[in-house]
Amino acid sequence: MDYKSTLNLPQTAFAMKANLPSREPEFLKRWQEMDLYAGLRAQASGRPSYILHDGPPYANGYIHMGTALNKVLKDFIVKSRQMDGFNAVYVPGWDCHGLPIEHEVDKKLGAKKRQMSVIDIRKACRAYAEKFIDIQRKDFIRLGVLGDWFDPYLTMKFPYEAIIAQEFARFYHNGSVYRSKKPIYWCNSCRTALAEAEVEYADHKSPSIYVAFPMVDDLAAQYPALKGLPTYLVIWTTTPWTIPANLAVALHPELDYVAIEHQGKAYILAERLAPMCMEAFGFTDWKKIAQIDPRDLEHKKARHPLYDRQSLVVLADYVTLDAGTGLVHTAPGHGREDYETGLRYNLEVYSPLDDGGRFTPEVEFFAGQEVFSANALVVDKLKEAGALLATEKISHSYPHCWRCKKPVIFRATDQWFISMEENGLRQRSLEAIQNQVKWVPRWGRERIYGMIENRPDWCISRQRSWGVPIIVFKCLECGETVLTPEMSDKVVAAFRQEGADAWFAKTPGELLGEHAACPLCGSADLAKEHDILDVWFDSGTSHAAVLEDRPDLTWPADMYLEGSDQHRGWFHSSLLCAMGTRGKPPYKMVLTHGFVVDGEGRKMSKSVGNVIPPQQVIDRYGAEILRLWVAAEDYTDDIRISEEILKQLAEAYRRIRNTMRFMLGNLYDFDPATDSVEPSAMGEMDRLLLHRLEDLTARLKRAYQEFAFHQVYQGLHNFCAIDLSGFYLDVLKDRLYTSAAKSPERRAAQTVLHRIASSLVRLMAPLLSFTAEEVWDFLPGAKGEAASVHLTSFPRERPELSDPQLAERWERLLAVRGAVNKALDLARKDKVVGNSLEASLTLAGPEELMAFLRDNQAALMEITMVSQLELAADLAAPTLSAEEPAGLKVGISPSAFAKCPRCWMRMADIGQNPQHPELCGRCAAAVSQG
RNA sequence: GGGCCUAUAGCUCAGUUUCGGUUAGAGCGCACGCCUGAUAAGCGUGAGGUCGUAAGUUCAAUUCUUACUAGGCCCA
Repeated sequence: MDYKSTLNLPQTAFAMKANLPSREPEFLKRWQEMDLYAGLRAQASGRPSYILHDGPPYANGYIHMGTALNKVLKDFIVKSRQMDGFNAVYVPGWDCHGLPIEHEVDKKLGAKKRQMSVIDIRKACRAYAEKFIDIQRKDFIRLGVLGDWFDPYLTMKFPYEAIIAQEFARFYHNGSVYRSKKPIYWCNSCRTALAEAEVEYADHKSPSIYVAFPMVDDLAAQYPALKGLPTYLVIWTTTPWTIPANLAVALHPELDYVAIEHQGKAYILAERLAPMCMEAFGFTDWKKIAQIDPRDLEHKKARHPLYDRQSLVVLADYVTLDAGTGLVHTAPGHGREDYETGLRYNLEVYSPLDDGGRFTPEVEFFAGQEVFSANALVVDKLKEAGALLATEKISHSYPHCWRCKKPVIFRATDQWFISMEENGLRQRSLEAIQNQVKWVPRWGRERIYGMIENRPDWCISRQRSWGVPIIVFKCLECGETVLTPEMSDKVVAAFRQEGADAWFAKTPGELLGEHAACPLCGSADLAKEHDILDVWFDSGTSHAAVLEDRPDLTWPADMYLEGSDQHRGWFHSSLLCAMGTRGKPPYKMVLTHGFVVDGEGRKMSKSVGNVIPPQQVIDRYGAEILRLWVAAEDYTDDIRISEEILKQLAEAYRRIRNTMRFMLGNLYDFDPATDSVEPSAMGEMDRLLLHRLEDLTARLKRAYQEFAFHQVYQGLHNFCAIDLSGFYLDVLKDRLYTSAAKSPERRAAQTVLHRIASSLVRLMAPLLSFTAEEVWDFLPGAKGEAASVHLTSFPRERPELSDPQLAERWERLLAVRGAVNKALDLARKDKVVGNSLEASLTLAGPEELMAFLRDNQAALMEITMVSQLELAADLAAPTLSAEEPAGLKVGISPSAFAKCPRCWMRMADIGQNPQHPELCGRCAAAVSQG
């Protein structure tokens, strides 16, 4: 007779093969149709909120692994906080303004752009941003990230633009905003400012010159060797035209300098470069007459070689010995570093050029000359003045305009700044970093602290079209910059209605109405400022435009979570924006993740060819595997991804999935409402598993609270692989399959399985969102509780199910099981037995151990899965003498009995039931019960 | 060049972080074997580590210090 049909074998439609790439979209569709996000909000209304404020990705281009990582991580946090009892509202956003988009639109429009109005250009930019928002939104949704996707925040929405302007006005009105000159890239032929990204480097020939600056201050007091000698500082530059704007000479504070005497004059330059320079100058009979400490020269004065004015000696650590003289000609109006140095020494940002790059009339000798053609004139003039020591031509990499390809210059123009000192912005920000924000990992604090501590004032103006304008007016009558609170309110109101386009479409009179008059002189002749705001100001004010503006959110946010580069970016700008206007940081906690790198830890780049796009992972493995990757990796460091890692995760996924499947398969005839068994009526092994589940639940919930998702993953996977698959489920098969279907012992097992499955499915839901939902569909009783697993909570702790004493005792039993397994393996190798049910097991050992084994004989029998178990006084020739538990001897021999065709155990009592002559007593009884 | 950070088995992670102290753990993968009633599944056993390199402190360092190497982010 075929007894297989009398067994309770697992039955389930839960597929072994996940087919994630094709199944996932079905779940996405379901979640959208049931409006899961709205369901979550409704369900959690009234709960304490947890606000993870989304940092807006830039609405340009397609998502990459880094953006995917960031969004999935956020999804883990939002879902786990929600399931832990909070109302975790998640409003995604996009950063929409700015140069990269305008640049792309520029390229598309080409020459057409010149004929277009600012309004039309802005329209094209808006359309461009919209297109990529749609693309990225689809990709983010595909990852299983849950959020308010169809009401996101966009920095280009009218109300948002209005708030940007309003936040600027707040800074303006509290006196933080000022106007000053700063050097920027400038194209003389396009007559326009260029951003860093619009500059291309190409080879360029420049004259290089050595120039002597006579010292005004006498150094003889410190350096007697110089007494009576005219002394010169020797500089080297490749931009002679900037000499007229020279205001300083910079030395490195740590380098060695010398004074060289040649024909009755002394020249100061870096010791290491001196011989080379002497050769360049054609000096032969020179000698070193003094060692110069650069610190002695600081604040001393030299004279400009052409004009009757001073040039200050300063110290700067960017001075190098790569080329030149070790002394750097410094023109604060014509170089980034020169500018910074100028600020430190209070020098004027002098840049006497017009928009065409020609010297202004005030510049003696060169007025009206374009700078590049002025190079030769400057050289001649220096020669004439006797200041030129040498000249040559060099070819080097030099910035060029991306559009006209002509070389560009650094030129100081008027810019708008937010002061770091006015209102104590720097100090208060530093204080907030130290005391009011939790930084995870901890080093985030040092990092942003160092940046805020050292950063210059924030240059917030850009000479561009696609952004929010700096809403100030200039009175054409008295020349003053004007913006009263009434005026800014008017403008902000206009922006709310029609967006920042209003600034470009309307006249000052139309914008300001009754307030359209200069508050100083009363003139109505006002002009609008042309510059727009730095985009970092846009996203930096999201705390006001999103957190403060949306009633479902809170200010400050509980968390900001971005890559570590955002210490310089969004964390930074957001902090300054909030501190400057609210006096408090916009976040309670800042969590940082590393960057995605390849399997060798190298950054991904197209040229290296090691880029793995998220779409490829989704197509090949499914978004679930990508999510599992995010979960498995310790994101505080760099995060590696490779084919090997993905394969491993796919394996781990299968293990978790199959373990869930096995449990579901054994619950096909179980109704938790009516079939459950009380723990008190269960056997020890069942209670052990409940204990371990309790322990796991507590550990995973704690890991979620600490955002340690890799610990959740490891815990989940190890529980499935070790506790369940490798132990409990394997042992349980005999009971589940062969016991009578409704027997208390089988129901007890099912109760435990149900509880485990029901707990695991919730604990995995934030990470394995698709699979958890699929399991939920098959878990008995689940649908009655909630339509989606994401609408449930993490399992509540049940301390009464914890039983540490039991667990400790079972440690010992499991050690015996380990020893038995080793012995069984030895016996298998010797072809004594095949599987464990063919074996008869004999155990011997010290009396204390034997007493313990006697007390637990039934459990031992069950967990070793052998057909017979005998406890003997001693074993003459044990198969194995175990190290653990010490003194245990294990004997394995083939069972002497026949195999029961139903349960496959070798049993002595086969054939005792006349109804079932082939069966063992246990099976005969089970079959009789039906 | 500067600031911040990382470096434990082939892979992903524990541990040592507040006190330095017995044979440094887990899972996966791999090898070998078993099972065929979780079956494009399941079980068992085993082999894998100079704890990036080199010095130093110490009775003792993977754990503390320094330098170096490799890599990452941000600046210059």
